[in-house]
This record gives sequence, structure tokens and C-alpha cells, in this order.
Amino acid sequence: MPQIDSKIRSTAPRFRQIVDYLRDQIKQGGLSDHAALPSERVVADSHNVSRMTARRALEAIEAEGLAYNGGRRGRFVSPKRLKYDISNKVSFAAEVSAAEGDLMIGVVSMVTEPADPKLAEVLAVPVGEPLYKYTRLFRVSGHAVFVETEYVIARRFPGFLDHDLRQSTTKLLEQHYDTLARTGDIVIRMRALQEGEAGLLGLPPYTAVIELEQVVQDAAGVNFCFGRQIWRGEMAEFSAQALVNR
Amino acid sequence: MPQIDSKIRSTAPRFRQIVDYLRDQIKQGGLSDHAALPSERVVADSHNVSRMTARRALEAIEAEGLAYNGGRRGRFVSPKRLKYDISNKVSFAAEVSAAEGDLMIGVVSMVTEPADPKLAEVLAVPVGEPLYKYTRLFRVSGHAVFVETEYVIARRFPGFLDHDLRQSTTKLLEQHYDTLARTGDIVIRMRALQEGEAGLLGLPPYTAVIELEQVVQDAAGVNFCFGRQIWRGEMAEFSAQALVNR
DNA sequence: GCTATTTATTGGTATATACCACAAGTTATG
DNA sequence: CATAACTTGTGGTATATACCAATAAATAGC
Repeated sequence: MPQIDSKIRSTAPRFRQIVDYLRDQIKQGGLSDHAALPSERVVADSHNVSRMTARRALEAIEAEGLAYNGGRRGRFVSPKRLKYDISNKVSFAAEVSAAEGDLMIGVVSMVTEPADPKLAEVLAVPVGEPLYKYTRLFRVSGHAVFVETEYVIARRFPGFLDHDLRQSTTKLLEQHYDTLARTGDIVIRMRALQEGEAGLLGLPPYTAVIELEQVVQDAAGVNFCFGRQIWRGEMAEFSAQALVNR
Repeated sequence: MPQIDSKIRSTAPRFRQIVDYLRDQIKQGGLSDHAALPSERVVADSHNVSRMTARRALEAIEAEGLAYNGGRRGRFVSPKRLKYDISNKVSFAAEVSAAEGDLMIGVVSMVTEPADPKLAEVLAVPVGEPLYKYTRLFRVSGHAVFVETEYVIARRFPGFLDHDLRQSTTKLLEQHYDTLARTGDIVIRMRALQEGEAGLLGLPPYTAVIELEQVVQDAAGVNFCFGRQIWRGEMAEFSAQALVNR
């Protein structure tokens, strides 16, 4: 390739041309979901740039949501985003199974913990009140999509952790505790992935993710559960049907 | 400082120690909102690392939402997040003025455009139907927070662009067109900042942002407006009061 | 066939350097 | 006094190199 010129400036940065190329490869080039992208070294060699420039391009592709970074395994084509309707909280399980994917829930940890001040306030219990805390990893088609940590008031749901948590907790509550769950307040924000979460999701730390916090209340409007979900940012989008209360 | 050692491995990466230091400086060190962080070169020199390592640390601080990148002006401390209640769409204007900040709206562009297939479907009009398209930049305390582009059906709101758009369009519609706006479907996703948007928000391309799309409908449930907001990801969080429709 | 071990590949970290483009001040100039 | 030119500082781009740690594939040993 005959260098565009030695004097011409204000052309696009070289990494951008690589970004364009990679974008094409993904969109038109028939790379299927979760297929491996060329490695940093391969991109560097094939485009005659340094590895750091190749990396810059691959990171841009990540930022666009076209690929995800699997740590030392490589980078892979992102599947199309899952749609999560936060207004229709009959649990994510129901939504996904109704759609395409096959959902798998893995229980990462289960413990009983005393409520810290923040949780105590949200759940309207005294500080120190025992809470069941459990963390679950949600996978679709074998790929981690989000981790969720929930806190429920132990006193109200005795033996809750003895049930199989690899299912919709909404259904569990209905069937065994006669509690109809409905979501209350939800907060969505963007932030960076922290150490421990990174391990669970198989992503590097500092990856941009979506945090979704929700307070779950019963039919009477009483809060009994607080949950925090960490979503892979490029893998999901959240929809809501907002009702206006003027 | 006597180098921890020359043989010890599996210690935290050096950039992380710098991240910890910077995080402290921001949280405890009394750096006020929008105060300048030390530049890459300063961090590099003061921590005896290369500039690229310093940059890595500063980028991590960005990812954590503690600072934002002002392009070639430097990096600055992020103010605390604005809370945007998507369920209560009496317009962002009302919310912010009710809270602390002083809101300023700048009109970036106004044009009339024929509806493309996607917009035509959303607004239930024929392809080619004239739409008013306007883009506005929302600033709080002088700092850009998000850009919004809205499309309204021109036929229904004649002369809409002749009004002063530096105010709540919800109020405009009420006062001049007898239309009560309420939001319908909302979609939130994370994505990367594109070229043009970057210029408006004063951020570099590929910065992670939140895209919020909403269809606005009238009291009769008829869609008449489609809007897309691009939010600085570290500057906002979105809340909703979800009602369960089983 | 199974399990260790080795090997190759991959991204992560880190240095040192260089030049560019833009922004903001500072200084000279009309 | 306002404007133009210069200087400085900033992040952005880019190269070339080196080693590390985790992963995955190939291989050897049983």
C-alpha cells in the first residue's frame, strides 16, 4: 500500500480505518455471534500497525457494542441485544424463555447477613435484621448476561435459601409464601465493572456495565426485597412503559 | 519511596495504585466538582511511571464515573449524578429546576425532514410525511449533560419551530396546541459516543454514553413525537416507578 | 482412554519516545 | 484597546519493545 502521502494531515486516524474494516467484517462479513475476532497481533500485522494501535481499534469496536472482551481468551462478536422490560417484572426468566434464548441460572453464593443501615432503610427493618443474601449468574445460550444479588427479609420468608434458586424467585414467592411480587422503584446507571463482578461475568475490570437496582414490593406495597443487577452493557437494552402521574 | 521490591509479583498493577490514589484525592482530597485532575504528564512524573501508565489510571478513574474527559482541555471531577425520573415526564426542565441546578437549553439545529421508514412506523404516518426535527443541548450549571433530538409531526403542530425551543416542549404543546404529552415506550441502552455527538457534548468519540429513546403520545394514546437523548453516562441515573401489569 | 505436561496464543501491563492538534493563556502589534 | 501572533500545556495518535499471566490446544505419559 502506497502510504496516502507523507505530508497530508487531517486524514482519519489509522485506527479508525481499522475500526471501519472490522465493523464491516462483523456486519457484512458473516461473522456469527460469539465468533472470535482477529487477535491484536493479527490485526496489527495484517494492517501494518503496531499492536497498541490494533488494540485501540479493537477497543473502539468494543465501545460500539459490536464485540466484547473475553479477557485473555480474545474478543468475540456480540449477539444482538436482549430486551428487558423493566415494567413487566414477571421476572427475566419468563421474558427470555418466551423469546429465543435458553436461560440458565447459576447460584454463586447464599448467606444470611444482618442489614446494614442502607438496606435497613430501604426494607424498613431495623439495622441488623437478618437478611437472606444470594447472588445468581444469569446466562443465555451459555453466555453470562448479568449477575444479580438480592436481599430478602429472612423473618418473612423462613427457609427461603433451602429452595432451588435456579428459577424465578417471583414464582417461588408466589408458590411457597403467598407473596405476589411487583417491582417498585428502579434505578438504572452506567458504571465500571469491579474486581469480583469481573470474574463472574468473565470480563476485565473497568468494563462499562449497566447497574440496575430495584426494590420489590408485595401487593400491599410493602418492600420485602432489594436487588442489584449488573448487566453487560453491550448485551442488553431496557424498555419501560411509563405511566404519567401528574 | 523504596520500590516495594524487584522480585515480588502478583502485586496489584501499578496503574491501580495510582487509581486508588486519585480516587482518594477526589473523594477525600477536597477536589470540587469540575476541578481539573492532574494531567497525564503530571501523574506520570509524580508517580514515576510512563505517560501511558498514567493515562491508563486516569481512564480507569473515568470509567468509575469519578471524572470525565474534556478532550484536549484535560480531565475533571464529575459532579454527583443527576436523577432523571423517566416515569414522571413533565419534562426534564421541571425536574432540574425543582432540584439544585440551573438548566440551560441551547437549540443546535431545526429542520423539516421527510419521515424515513422507521420514523414513519413509530409515528404511524406515511413515509415522507414532513416532520419537524430539532436538536437541543441541555446544560446544568453550564455543563453539557445530554443532547436530544426530537421529531414531531409537522402537520399536527404547524409553526412549531417558530416558537422558542429553549424551554420545555411539553409546556409548549400544552399552551399552544392543546396537547397533553405523556410518554409511552422508553428504551435505554449503553453505547459509544459518535463523532458529531462528541462535538456537542465536548467529549472524545467512543466515550460510553446512555441512549434514551422515547415515544411521546397524547392523552388519547396517539404517538406524535419521537425523541432520542444522548446522556453523559457518568452524569446521570434513571429511575422509574414500574407498575406491574400481569 | 485418560491425565498430566508442555507449548503456543492471547490480552494485560509497562516503558520510552515522538509528533500532532487543539485550547488557553501571554505577548507583541496595529 | 482590540486583534494578531506566539508560547505553553493538554490529550490524541503512533511506534517498537518486553515481559507476564491466563487460556486453550497439542503432546507426552500412563
